[in-house]
Formats: sequence, C-alpha cells, structure tokens
Amino acid sequence: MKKEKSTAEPHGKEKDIFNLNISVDCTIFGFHSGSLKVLLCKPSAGEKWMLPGGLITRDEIPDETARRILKAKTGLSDTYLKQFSFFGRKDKKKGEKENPEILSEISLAYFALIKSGDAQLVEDNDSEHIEWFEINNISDLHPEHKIIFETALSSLRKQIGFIPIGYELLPEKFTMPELRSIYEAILGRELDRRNFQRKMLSIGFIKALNETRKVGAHKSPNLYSFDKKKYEEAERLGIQLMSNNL
Amino acid sequence: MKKEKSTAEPHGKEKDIFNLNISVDCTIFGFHSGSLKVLLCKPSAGEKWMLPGGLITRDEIPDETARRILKAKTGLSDTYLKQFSFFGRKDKKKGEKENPEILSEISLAYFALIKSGDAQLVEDNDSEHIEWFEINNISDLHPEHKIIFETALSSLRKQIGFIPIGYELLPEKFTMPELRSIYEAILGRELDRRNFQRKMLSIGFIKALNETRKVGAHKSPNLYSFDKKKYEEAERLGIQLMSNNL
DNA sequence: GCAAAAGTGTTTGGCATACACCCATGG
DNA sequence: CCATGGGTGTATGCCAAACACTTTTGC
Repeated sequence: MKKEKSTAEPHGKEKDIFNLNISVDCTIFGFHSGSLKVLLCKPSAGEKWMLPGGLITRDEIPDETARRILKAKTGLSDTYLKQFSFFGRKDKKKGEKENPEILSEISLAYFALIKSGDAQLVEDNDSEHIEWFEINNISDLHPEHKIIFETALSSLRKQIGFIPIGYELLPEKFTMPELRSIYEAILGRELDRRNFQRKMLSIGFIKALNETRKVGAHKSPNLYSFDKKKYEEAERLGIQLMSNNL
Repeated sequence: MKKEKSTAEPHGKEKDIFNLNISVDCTIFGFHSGSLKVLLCKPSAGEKWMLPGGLITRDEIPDETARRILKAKTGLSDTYLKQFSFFGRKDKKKGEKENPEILSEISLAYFALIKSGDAQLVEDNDSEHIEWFEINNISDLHPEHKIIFETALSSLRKQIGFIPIGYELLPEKFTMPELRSIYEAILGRELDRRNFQRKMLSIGFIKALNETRKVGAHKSPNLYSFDKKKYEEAERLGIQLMSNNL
C-alpha cells in the first residue's frame, strides 16, 4: 500500500513519481467439445487476438474490474476468479526524439474458470469478434498477451491440486474421461485412465450417478457429479484436494 | 497491457477512468544468528513497522522499482527477487460526504532472499529505523503489511521445492543444521534431521567439504557448499528440486 | 465378431516416515 | 563420563505408476 511518506525514493525526484496506466487482463478458461478452451477477442479485423481486458475505473479495486470484464463478455457472475501475476512494460512514446517520454504500463493478470455452457458470449462495441480457442491451437494472439496466457496456464498447473477444476469447468453431470481430459490439457501430458479414476473417487468429492452417456462405439461411461457439501467442508479446512503429480 | 481501444468499459464513462497509485512492497528474507529473519523499517518513531517499499517512478517497470528499493535498503543487487501477488484496496476519502472520492491503491508485492551477511542496512531519510525481525516474533507491523508478509511466507512455502533456498540465503559455506532451520522456519514445523540430510544430499547440488565448524559441546557439523553448476543445469531444465513435503 | 474405450483389480518400486546406533565435543 | 547433537543405516507403510483382465457398445 502507499505509505504516508513514501520510502526509498531517489532524493529530489518527487516530480518523477506519477500514476501509471493499469489494465486488468483475464484468461478465461472453459471446457466444451472435448477440449479445454480459452476465450479471446479481436477488437477489429486486422488486429491480433487479445485476452479480454480493460482499464480500472475510479471506484473499483482490481477484483471488481476483473468481475466486470468477465460479466461483460460472458454474462456470468459467480465463477472461479483469481489473480495470478502482474506484468510491467516500457514504451517509448513516438514523435519525441529528444527526451523521449517513457511510458510504463501495468497489467494485472487474472484467470477464470467458467462453465462455458452457461456463457452468453457478447460482442460489444470494443470487440468485434469473441471466440473460444483450443488451448493448444491459438493463432495470432498478441505477443504480450501470449506471455500472460502462458503464465496463466503455468499458474493453473501449479495450483491444480488446490482447485476443484472439474466443479468449476464442467456442467453438473460429467463423465470421467471429460474430467481427465481437462487435467491432461492443463498438465500437457497423458494420464493413466485407471489411476486417475481411482484417485478422483478416493478424494470423496465426486459421486457416481446411476446413469451413463452414449458417446460412441464402446461402453458408455458413467456420469458423475460433485458433492458440493463435502468439497466446501474440505475447502474450509484448507486441505489440498490431491497431490500435484497425478 | 492497455489496449488501443479499452474493452468492456461502461459506455460513456470514459471520464471515470483514471490512474491509481501504485506501490511496490518488498518482503526481504535473510538468515543469521540461527533463524530466518525479515527486514522491516519504521518511517519515524510512533509509527508502525512497515515492509520496505515505494512508489513506481515514471521510467520504471515494477521489477526495477523492487530492485531499486532492495538496493537502497541493503546495498545488494544480485539477489533472488520475485513478484508473488498484488493487493488492491478501497478507501473513501474523508471530508467529502457528498459524492465522496473513492481512492483506490494497489500494492505490488515482491519477496527477496538475500545473504544477510552481505547486506549493509541503510537508514535513509524516509526510514528512521531499519531492522531484522525473527519471522515468528514480529511486533507492531502495519496491519496491511502483515497480510502481505504472511502471503509472502505462504507463497515461499508453496514454492519451496523450486527455489534453491539455501543458495540464496546462506553464505558459501554452511552446515546442514543451518540449512534445515531455514526449511523448518518456512514450513513452520520440525523436520527429521536424518531424513532431511539424506534428501538434500540426494539431489546432488550440495557437496560436502572436508571441514567442520565448532559450535558447541557436541560433534562439530560438517560444512557444505552449493554446486552452482549442477544447480544451474537443473534450473535450465526447469526441474523441481525436491518435493514440497519434506 | 471385432475394434474401441470404459470399469475393476493387482503388482511393483520409490519415497516419506520413524527410529536405532555410533561418533565427536565441551564441561 | 555424560549430556548434547551430528552422521549413518535400516525397517515400515503408503501411494504413484504400470499393467491385465473383463465389460459394453456400434458397426
């Protein structure tokens, strides 16, 4: 927080202290059509794809800005949302060769996990196109946002044992292969089908339903759902859901 | 990053977009006299203790601000330094009942690991006192900074397997009990002396020297040092040094 | 019947934990 | 010679990893 007397400033350079531009950028993850997706928007044709984002307004704290952006693009309010990093950048202002103004900008980075089936994508005035991209097949993303996205994925990977990923990303009823494919996408490697299932069920948050879903020329997988009560009880105690190495 | 066209802003409210105050606050860890310490400063008598921090100047990105603060307080440059979080806050400005100005402030939080033996503590104009505090015995720390400090410690705990803690905090030669006491302080619990030693040596970054240090009425502990080459090789490959549960 | 993928069970090895024993030092 | 704490070795148990076998479904 800002102090009454700011410390460690170079002496006599108070005039150099100023307010920077701050934006909030959201990496919004969703799951559908069998794979993990990220939501990107394109301000106008010709420009590169970008993460949904915006500037902080005067009456907001960063969390509120992130919620506002999420709501504006997807219509959703109650989703998993977490700050994971921030990024600084320096730019020389054009047109001033002598004593060029150096402009610093800061991006506060959030990631969100949403049930993409519930989302109503909104193409507002500022973003002509808005679209889901398979996370291993992203094209033409703004380079700085690419770094943010990759950091988001890496951050999600580190926290994978602490977040009820499936609960946040999947609809009420889901199959074990669906759940597994999310973990595989996040970790970037295949997981043993049988060990995965045993582990997931052993935690106790996931209960089997007496239903199956026909998906192809093979045995129909069972449907499962999260036991929200048990999960919340564990969350209250701050327990790690599972080890990070599945 | 700020976009050319800012997205997701409420229409017609451009005037509400403004720049916030941003400070960088550093949780600086050191080790000496047998225990893990954190560096705090007191702007003036009567005020509470605070984490070293300062505002970002116009030509800086946050990393540079953090380095500047670290250098100003300790004289050190090449240390482990990592952003771990940011904090937002809302304050209603006093004295304006009608249409009260809401002031948002943001603190970007870093933690540093330094060899405290190399540090030259500097009491500059802005901080009358600067002092090491044993991390379990911190008195009268500014409440908001207390939250930042605790988040720093918690963040360090989560990353304990990825950082060569001892290399950053200890002098060239150190004993195994010293190394262990750092891990115990960070994790907040005792570790088995024998298992700890075996694990540390098994990683291969720590080599035994043919020297001991006399420290008391018992067997003199061996001295060890880090094999920097092997560590850098592993870091390059992005390998986790050790599991998180020692 | 066959391919494909789901459900269930078993074996194995490595690592965390716990503890026993010996060694060196100062008082 | 005893208290203290460092160094080395060993037993145990759990869990992750690997894999075998059966079941179900569409073609």
